[in-house]
Amino acid sequence: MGPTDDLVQHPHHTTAGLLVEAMAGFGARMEKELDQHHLSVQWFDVLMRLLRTPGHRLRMSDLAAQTTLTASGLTRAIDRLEAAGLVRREVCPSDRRGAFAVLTDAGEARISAALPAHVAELEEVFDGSYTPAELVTFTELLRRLRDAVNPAAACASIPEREDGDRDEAAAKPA
Amino acid sequence: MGPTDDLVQHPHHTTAGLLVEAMAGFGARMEKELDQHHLSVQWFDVLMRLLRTPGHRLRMSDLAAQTTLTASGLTRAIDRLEAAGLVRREVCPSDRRGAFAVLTDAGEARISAALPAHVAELEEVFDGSYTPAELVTFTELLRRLRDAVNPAAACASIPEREDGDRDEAAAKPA
DNA sequence: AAAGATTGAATAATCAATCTTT
DNA sequence: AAAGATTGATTATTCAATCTTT
Repeated sequence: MGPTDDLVQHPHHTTAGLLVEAMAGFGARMEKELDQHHLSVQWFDVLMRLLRTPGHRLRMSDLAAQTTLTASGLTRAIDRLEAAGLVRREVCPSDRRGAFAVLTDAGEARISAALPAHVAELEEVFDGSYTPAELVTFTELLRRLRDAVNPAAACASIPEREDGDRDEAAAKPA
Repeated sequence: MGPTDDLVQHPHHTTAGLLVEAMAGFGARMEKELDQHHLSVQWFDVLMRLLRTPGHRLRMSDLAAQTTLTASGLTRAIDRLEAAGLVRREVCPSDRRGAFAVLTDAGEARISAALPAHVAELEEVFDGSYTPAELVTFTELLRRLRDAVNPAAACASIPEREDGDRDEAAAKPA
């Protein structure tokens, strides 16, 4: 026979389902908005992380760790961004195995052009849905969930500095 | 020059980033757990929706509307589920254009076997991160965000009754 | 040998076009 | 003609294997 009713009707399914729906709807909305500036959500994410980093550059492996992509997925994403002229690769001088992804002038121009409308969209969604206090609460609750399911990301936002050249805290908005 | 600092450092980027990270980590955790019962998150989602439906069947178009997949994406997902013997297709007798996806006995057995561990995982994540009151708050805040960014889903969860509370749990298991 | 990055092969998602039924 | 579903072509993602450098 089938499973017991308390398993099928468990209230946590509702929370999980809303998390998926909220994320899907949020992503779709951002995608639609960014499309007007000829950026995908993924491209915006990469360019934004580079923009926030001193020197406008990040190691491929760091970028992969910060995004939802694997190393090979990121390699191909940077391939496309490089082909579009928004990013260029540079060899890491201190460790020649490594490669930097560096924001080009065109890349900075593109992300800069998209940013005002993107922030306006974020304000419309978040400020339209929540009071300031609720938004603080929501952010805190999200952080706790993130820490529970993705401890690596939680650690990554408090990086230990190794080279004076790099500052991963600036690259990690959360 | 680059964009103004208040756009780059806007706190909403943090909330948006946490939403993405929380969702990614949550999905990865569910995927890892379900894998032990030979189910992907997507398969679990489809089978769960069929399990919760009277007759254990849904129209292809309804299933597509409830998931994040397009019509063609759902067709191919059902192809794979059918090849695995967990779902079968049936022609809709009243409208022969339509097709039902129907849960097979093997499909019900598979989802039933996976459900206890899946619910346990949900409890570990949610109850481990939140007090009962916080979980209620989090669910309510998620619902508001979902309604703001995905009004169609909000409507879809009120299938045929207009009274009473929306039955999210029935419509959106994972 | 191990780390960082890339490449080849396989899988899955989408859009646009097509087919059947209404 | 329009609705429901499927198919072909394209694009993107992953795993496993490879190459270079440490």
